[in-house]
Amino acid sequence: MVRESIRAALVDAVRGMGVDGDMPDLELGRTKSPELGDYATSAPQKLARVLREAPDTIAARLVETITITDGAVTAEAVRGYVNFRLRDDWLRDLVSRIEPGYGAQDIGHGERLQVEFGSINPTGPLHIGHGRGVTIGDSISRLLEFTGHAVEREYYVNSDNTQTRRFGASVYARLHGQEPPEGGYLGEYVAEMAEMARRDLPEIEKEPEAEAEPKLRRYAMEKVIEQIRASVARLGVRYDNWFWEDTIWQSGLGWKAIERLREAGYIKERDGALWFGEPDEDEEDRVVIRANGQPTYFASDLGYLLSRFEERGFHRVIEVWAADHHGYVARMKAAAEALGVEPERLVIIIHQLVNLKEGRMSKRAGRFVTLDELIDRVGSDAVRYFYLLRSPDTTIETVATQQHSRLPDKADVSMLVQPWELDVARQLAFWPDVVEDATRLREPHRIPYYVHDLATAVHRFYHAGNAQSEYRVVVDDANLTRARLELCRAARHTLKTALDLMGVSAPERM
RNA sequence: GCCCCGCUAGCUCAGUGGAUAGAGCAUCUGUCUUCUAAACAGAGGGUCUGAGGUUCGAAUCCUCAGCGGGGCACCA
Repeated sequence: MVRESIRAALVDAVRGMGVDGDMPDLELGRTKSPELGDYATSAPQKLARVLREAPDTIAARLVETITITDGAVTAEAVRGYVNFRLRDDWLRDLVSRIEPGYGAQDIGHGERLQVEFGSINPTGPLHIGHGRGVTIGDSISRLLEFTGHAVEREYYVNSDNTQTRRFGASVYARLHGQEPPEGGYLGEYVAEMAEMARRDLPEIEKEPEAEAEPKLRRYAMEKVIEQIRASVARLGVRYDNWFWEDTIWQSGLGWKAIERLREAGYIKERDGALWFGEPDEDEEDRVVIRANGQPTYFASDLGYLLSRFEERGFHRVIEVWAADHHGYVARMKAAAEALGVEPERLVIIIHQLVNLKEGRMSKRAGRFVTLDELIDRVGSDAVRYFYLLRSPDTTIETVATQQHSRLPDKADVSMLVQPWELDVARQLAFWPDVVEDATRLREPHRIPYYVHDLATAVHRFYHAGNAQSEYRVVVDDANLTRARLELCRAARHTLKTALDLMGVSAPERM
């Protein structure tokens, strides 16, 4: 990758100037504006103190000595910077080398990791806030797969807690035409659940609440999970595994985790309950087993950590949470560490909430816009783009999709000399950088921004023929036409790859 | 009260301590007899919330303040 070879050459050149031990962090980034070239480093300014020389002098010396192995760039000293410009013939060569999947790179070396996202309580349909986490989790998964990781996508089904019990009780109440209990669920879908249960579970109405409620709860949760599975499928999201919370207790992992923590001194008994916390510190303790003997969700999470890091042996687990859970991050990290899992192996990504203008959504109060309604209204591609951009911008989506469908298919040599043609190639050269940065920083929003840049360059190239017909893609000169088609081909592959990573489709025809 | 996240153009948001802070939308001006208008070319629009500090250099790092969102349960 170009950026890497420039960086390596830069480090060599700096070493050659006698800087060895305390080498400052040599920053290598994109230039502010195209006149300055493509990549730039402020290394001369950083080295000024160490070398006791003026930045301009250092820049000039660096340009003298630096050697880029594959000759991709030329170097120039400008006002304390060294600027690198991608050479035109290197860009032309790149265009002919681009194949489907261009930009893939091995960052993960096959690392086995799990991405857990979504994992919404199975007590109602997904709303537009959930869609964001699902989309981000899915796109991060796609990015990680693209960069050499072995990814498993998991949905953790919180099946066994106060919320789901209230949900079950609400369905029971509806079945018998009663008001939902205190803190119960009010949405219309609860009535639909009750109707379906009446049909699918014979005799359920005659059973006493103590027997009927658990059955109804399970039945309703499974129905909800079916709906969730269908909703996320519309966004092109699939899970490899749906992990039910209650299996943690059936398999004994929950108690195994608690036992291990008890031996290490992290479990204390107080007020009839079991608490987790630092051995000699009571302040931050959290309940694991309630005084009534029921485990909390936190206890399940302890067993869930063992399930993933030990039983299933994931090297790393990435979880995507909405901001309203961020207070739980520290506790989960502490729990992982206490169980003997290095905290770095548990990566938690927090995304901000999606709020309605009318105020916060509430599943319990039935005040929300469902994800399905949103998809119905604008379509899956726009929804995904919307989330990944963090702002609605359907025009860009339309631009990207449509442009791709229009690009021709044939390919051949290179006679690409116009600046707008080389600018397309230039954007293509940056693509591997974007993939790397998005992966390492876990910032999928970099992909749609890149798509926009590439689409803009392609548009400019495509529309150059608007003003002067000799700049059209298809011209009398067959060789030139083929060269321009080659550029289209490279752009199409790259655009397709980028859109795939976002989970946005790029139809061959509009 | 304590803790997290944010505050950048009218709006929604990009912006790994480096050069003149960017994009989309909105506004305004041009461009459809052509493989090309769901588009392109261009214009206007900024006290990067405020005040200090660190630095050769700060939208970016530190401190304080303000505003907004979220969190501090034997809820998840």
